[in-house]
Amino acid sequence: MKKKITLKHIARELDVSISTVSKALKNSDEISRDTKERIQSFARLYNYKPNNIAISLKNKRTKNIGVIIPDIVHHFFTTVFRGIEKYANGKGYNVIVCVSDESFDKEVINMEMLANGSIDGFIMSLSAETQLRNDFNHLREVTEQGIPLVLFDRITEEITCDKVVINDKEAAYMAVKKLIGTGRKRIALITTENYLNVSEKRAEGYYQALKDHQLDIDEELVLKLPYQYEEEVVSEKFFSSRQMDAVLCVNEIFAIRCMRHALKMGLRIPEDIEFIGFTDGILSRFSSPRLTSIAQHGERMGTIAAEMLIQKIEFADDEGEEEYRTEVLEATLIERESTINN
Amino acid sequence: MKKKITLKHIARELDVSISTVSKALKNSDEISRDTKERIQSFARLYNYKPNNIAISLKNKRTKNIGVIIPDIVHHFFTTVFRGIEKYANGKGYNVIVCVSDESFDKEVINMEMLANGSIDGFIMSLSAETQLRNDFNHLREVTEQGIPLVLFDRITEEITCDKVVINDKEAAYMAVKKLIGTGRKRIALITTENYLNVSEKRAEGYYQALKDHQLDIDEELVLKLPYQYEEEVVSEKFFSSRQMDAVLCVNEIFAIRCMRHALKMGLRIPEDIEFIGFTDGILSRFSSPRLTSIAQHGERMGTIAAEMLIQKIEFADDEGEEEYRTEVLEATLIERESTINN
DNA sequence: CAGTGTCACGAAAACGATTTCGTGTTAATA
DNA sequence: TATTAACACGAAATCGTTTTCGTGACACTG
Repeated sequence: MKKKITLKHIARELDVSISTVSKALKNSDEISRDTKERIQSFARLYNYKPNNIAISLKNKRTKNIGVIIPDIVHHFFTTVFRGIEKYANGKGYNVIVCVSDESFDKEVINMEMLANGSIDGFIMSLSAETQLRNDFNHLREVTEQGIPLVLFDRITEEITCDKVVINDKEAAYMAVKKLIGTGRKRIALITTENYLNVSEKRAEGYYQALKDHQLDIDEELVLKLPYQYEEEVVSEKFFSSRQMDAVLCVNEIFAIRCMRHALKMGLRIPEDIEFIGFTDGILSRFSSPRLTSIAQHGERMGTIAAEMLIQKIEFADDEGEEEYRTEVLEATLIERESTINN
Repeated sequence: MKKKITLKHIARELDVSISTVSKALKNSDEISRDTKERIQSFARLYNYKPNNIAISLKNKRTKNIGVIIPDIVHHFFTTVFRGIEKYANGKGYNVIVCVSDESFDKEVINMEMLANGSIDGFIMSLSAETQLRNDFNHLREVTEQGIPLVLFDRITEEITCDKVVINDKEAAYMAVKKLIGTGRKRIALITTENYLNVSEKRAEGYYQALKDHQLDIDEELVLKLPYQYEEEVVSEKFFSSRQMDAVLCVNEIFAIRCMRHALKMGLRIPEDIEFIGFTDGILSRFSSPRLTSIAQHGERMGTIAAEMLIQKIEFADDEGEEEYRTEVLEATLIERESTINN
């Protein structure tokens, strides 16, 4: 077992001081050519690599960033994560991921664990429970300590920090408008409970679009399902007991499930009924019919979040009044077989 | 901005030594009741939390584990990751994820970055390129340094370490056997190129099952697609130019795509043709028809990998001959609508 | 009163690196 | 010859902990 070698070992072995070794390895011109070569070749021979932890302690910089997301087995978060990881890695940062599992407590615990020196900054999306409780003290504590924080997708107005979102309201508006454009009059909305701010925004867009186009708002056409609702009975019942000619869903799973109900009832998609879902994930691409959906550009979002964070980490203007941005990405509608396109 | 407080601050403030503070906070009975209370309440007031990095340096233990996977936007890896994260978190470990992106170089770079003190052990699944090149020196270096390593799914025989896999060969065998059981005689295999050891094992199971049941092996019925092949032309052509009555695919995407081809050709699933895919992901559950698939129990796999790793980390019997296990999980067949079940 | 023991705390080393400041040696200059 | 400057290196502090080993003060014992 070849244990890692340290500066001290090299120093002892070559009979010089630790400082000399350190300087020699950094090619300092304080050290003579001879000595540098001796030390460098010795170091190369024994494959010396500086210990990250020691460097972190010295520099008070870990080159780690903490990512806290509600769920990793969720295509959207996964793509965001990929964006973060790629960008961060390119900049020499490692990424520590913690999954809050939609739980407030886990979110808090994870943040505290990481905030004690393990990371240089956070990127996170709030857990459902946190949004429900409206308690953001853990975020506040972190920012007050001067640890940079970037929120994405599931954000809150209560905390001032950098944020990245998509234009959820406008995207929903645009989707509904498209449906109206093909003559649809009874458009349903299938969403989650309201405490998720993204769902709320999307609902706003939905209502706004109906209003702007003089369509009646029928609350009977709005179904709220618990987040990650597994059973199909409720949606099936909702579906078969209402008259509708189009459906907007806040995620693709709801949409796929409803399309199945529609097909079962003998409806033709998109002739009799059209579908649009949020989150352009794999399901949308591989369902039959393929689902028209609203791309949230997760990877892009992750890249931007990481960019903003690293910017803050590396150029913290200490006392200069911090400036925080909220970057709004434009969602795009990907037209597939579940709608009538032109 | 409230900066983090350290032992030194507390010591100065309360006019005691750093050692006293440290001991008091650990409730050492070397320190008088009075002093302990003074120190503890002061620490609580200022929300003192020990600095992880300093502790890591001291203990030579980071409580971080490194996970290197080829791709995070891939349902199987994501579920494994979740298993790892959950278990590790429960044991007080954080998880640093690096994505190799199927690239040998990235895998090496990431390992080296993490191996210099950032983590206590690795869990990884080899990149396609690494398997293709058959170069495992980076793994060897790490294990030689005494850093515990657990490989899962995409493993290699070249390295002795703990491993977790599923019984790929047997699972494929079982799937083919099931298809034969419903009278199928021309069973196709859609797989990736051979260097992925899992694909190879699955192919072995396929051939074995055919042989054991006296069915002809027709190489025309075996299609090898590049990993993550995006285009559909090849599979469509393969599909329409061969006579087959069942298909086994090494992943669900291939399966879903082929089911679409079949439906397009007017075939009925499962009456005219049956489908089974590996990887029981979301696609299998939500496709129409729902895909019968082989569950790889990713989360379980992750849990076990993490368990094995942490075991090794915490109970390294220094000089005692290390023992390495290979845990084989049993894949299970999830019967859905794409096959005829009884 | 000398010797012993307990109590409560501090000094210092250690983890592995970086960096500032000295300092002894040599050569160049006045 | 005395002064200075450049050179090449080392000592020590520092980052924030933990832990071992002293040690001064006091009480108790014979």
